Amino acid sequence: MKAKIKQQSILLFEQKGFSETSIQDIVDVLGVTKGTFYYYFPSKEQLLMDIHSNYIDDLLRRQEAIQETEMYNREKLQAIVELLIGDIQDHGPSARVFFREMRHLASENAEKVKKKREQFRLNIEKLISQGIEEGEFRNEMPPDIVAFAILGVTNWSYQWFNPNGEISAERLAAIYSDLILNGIT
Amino acid sequence: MKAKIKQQSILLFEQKGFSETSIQDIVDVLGVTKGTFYYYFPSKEQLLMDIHSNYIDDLLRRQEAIQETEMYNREKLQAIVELLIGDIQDHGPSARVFFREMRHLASENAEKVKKKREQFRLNIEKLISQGIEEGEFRNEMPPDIVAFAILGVTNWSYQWFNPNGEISAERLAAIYSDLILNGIT
Amino acid sequence: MKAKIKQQSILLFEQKGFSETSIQDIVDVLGVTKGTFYYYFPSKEQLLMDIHSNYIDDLLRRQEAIQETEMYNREKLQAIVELLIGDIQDHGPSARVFFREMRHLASENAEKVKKKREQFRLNIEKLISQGIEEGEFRNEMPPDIVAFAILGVTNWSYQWFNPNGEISAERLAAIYSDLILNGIT
Amino acid sequence: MKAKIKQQSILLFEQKGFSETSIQDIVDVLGVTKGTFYYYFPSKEQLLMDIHSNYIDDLLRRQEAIQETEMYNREKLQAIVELLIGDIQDHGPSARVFFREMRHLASENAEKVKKKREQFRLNIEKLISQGIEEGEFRNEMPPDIVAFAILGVTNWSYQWFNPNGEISAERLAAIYSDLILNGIT
DNA sequence: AATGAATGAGTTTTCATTCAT
DNA sequence: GATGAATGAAAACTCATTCAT
Repeated sequence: MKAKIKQQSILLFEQKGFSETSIQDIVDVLGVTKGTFYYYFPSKEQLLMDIHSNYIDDLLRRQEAIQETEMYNREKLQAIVELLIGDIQDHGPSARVFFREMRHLASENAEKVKKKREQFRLNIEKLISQGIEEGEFRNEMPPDIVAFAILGVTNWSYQWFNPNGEISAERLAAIYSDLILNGIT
Repeated sequence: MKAKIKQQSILLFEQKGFSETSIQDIVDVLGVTKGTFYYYFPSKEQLLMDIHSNYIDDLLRRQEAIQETEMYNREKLQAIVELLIGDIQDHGPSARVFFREMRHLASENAEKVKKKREQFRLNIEKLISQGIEEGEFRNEMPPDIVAFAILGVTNWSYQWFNPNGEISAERLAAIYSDLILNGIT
Repeated sequence: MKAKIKQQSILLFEQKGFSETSIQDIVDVLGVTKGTFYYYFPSKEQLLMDIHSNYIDDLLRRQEAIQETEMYNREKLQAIVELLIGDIQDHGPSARVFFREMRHLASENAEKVKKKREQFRLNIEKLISQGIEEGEFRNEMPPDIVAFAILGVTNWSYQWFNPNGEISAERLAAIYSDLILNGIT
Repeated sequence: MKAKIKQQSILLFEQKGFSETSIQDIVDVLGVTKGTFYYYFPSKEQLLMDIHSNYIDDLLRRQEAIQETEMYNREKLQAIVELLIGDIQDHGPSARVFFREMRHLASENAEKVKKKREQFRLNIEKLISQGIEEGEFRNEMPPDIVAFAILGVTNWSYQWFNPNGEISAERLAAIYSDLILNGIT
């Protein structure tokens, strides 16, 4: 039941937004009562925090798996772009909730999530720095800004990209990797 | 008064979000009463619509001014990137409200704004198509996807870029133009 | 309306207790809606604080008026007993709410009220000390304990005394004054 | 377990009040679940009734033991004052719950407790009447009112008296007995 | 003897909006 | 132009109680 609630909430939060989704909305879909919700979650915010934690922890884990492999930096970068774009297909709703609703976490929770989010970004930054050092990438590009650019390109995709549309996630990832690598090489 | 209300609302919506900002919050800052608000605006949503209209209309006007000049496509693209990044400095709060709170417009209003937003994007797309036709840009890049990439890079900046920080808006615009043009050339 | 709400609340709090009286109960009696309640009071607790403040401030004021007169200490004591017993008739409900529901004030408010309540007690204590010094009362009686005894006797009356019953408030006050003065003289 | 629940409940009811203490609060302290509570008690109110019954039955029993001895009425009165003040030390929490939370008993239970409580008071009244008849006490004092005064003085002590403080329960009982006996003799 | 899942009716509080003045 | 009183619908959350296991 706890899992069902989380899953339905993600869908509703994605469609209507966190503030606009009431506990009533959530439990109505599941055919249970508000009491049930509060049996499993101490508050609406804690549910959101659970969703956020799940999402970012999973993403970080997969990013670190990439970083630990033996590949060229440019290949790792490509893999991360694929990871992010591919996620639209697999965890689109979770991701959109993650990007949009972090503001509704209370300060302490927000802080925790923010740190992990920054960790993800810094990992990309490190990759670029290494690429520059090892001569793979142009050295006049500030690594932090390039990292923000990559996140901008990929994260913005969550707002428009339809993985069941004309062009596939793989193709989009390929185009973006090409664009970025061409841009920084 | 109407202008004052709009201006204060933008700041509050930016800080706390549309749903989390009450009419009471707005009028408190101005030292007036709720009645006053409803004398100037028929509803909270109409206020949001006004903010959105102002923002997107202004942006479109300035984009069209660029498009009408006699420049290379790559120069126009650069000018648009500058326009968007420069706006963080000049209209940051408006912009952030625009990106984040569009969801709170009722269907009819949302539609209008969405059309203009798409118009902005299609104008960029057109620019890229022309650049490809005229041999300025690589022809293996789908123009629509490149347009989304440009918007991603620039719009994402609203989330992290501090125009009073170490690096200036002009410098950031230059870096991003370089990155993009290098990527697609 | 604010006054009406306060007055009705006192009656309901007296009958059913603070926790057992809902805002709905209060506004139902007055034929208005919950919104109206919150137009006048920021919270249920603040209403209780208002009631408490009104009551204790008034009592302290009247006590101090007695203390400032030129009378024997024993006469002043008598006057205070009359004040307290007479209050059952005039402000019985307020008084009962005051005695019973202080616990529901949040710490900060509770502190303020507690201080004033102690002031009232200390004023009685002072009176007794003076009476002992001036030879009016027995000196083997600890003034603080006597003060508690007086408050015990009078405050307990709020729990059983019916001013419209067989014996009048004046008569009860006279009996208690006699009892106490005889006890400490 | 039943005894443990009762005992913990008394402490919690004393600290936070009956309404403010949830079944969850009680079982949390004991490390069991709500089901356990309902295995032993049919309702929250019945638990309160148990607490009340225990307390008042015990008190009545001990009062009657005093009444059956061969002593002067004034000595019996003294013994009852000692009984009540001494109880602050031994059963303070039970007593405070008894005084404060009787209101939460449903009508039928409330009636039963009220009767016993009145019995206790009437026993004191009878003692005073006998004392007057036998010439021990002044005859201008109405026995019922004197009984209320005694209860006022002693019961009020539950609100301020700390048996581990400077003055002992025995000493307080002695002072109060002196005060009362002097007052009515 | 005890648990864990679920309920349903209730609680305080919020807030966009209306409207007579 | 602006106010102040009032509304009504909904929000998040609480909790005594039930019951199958």
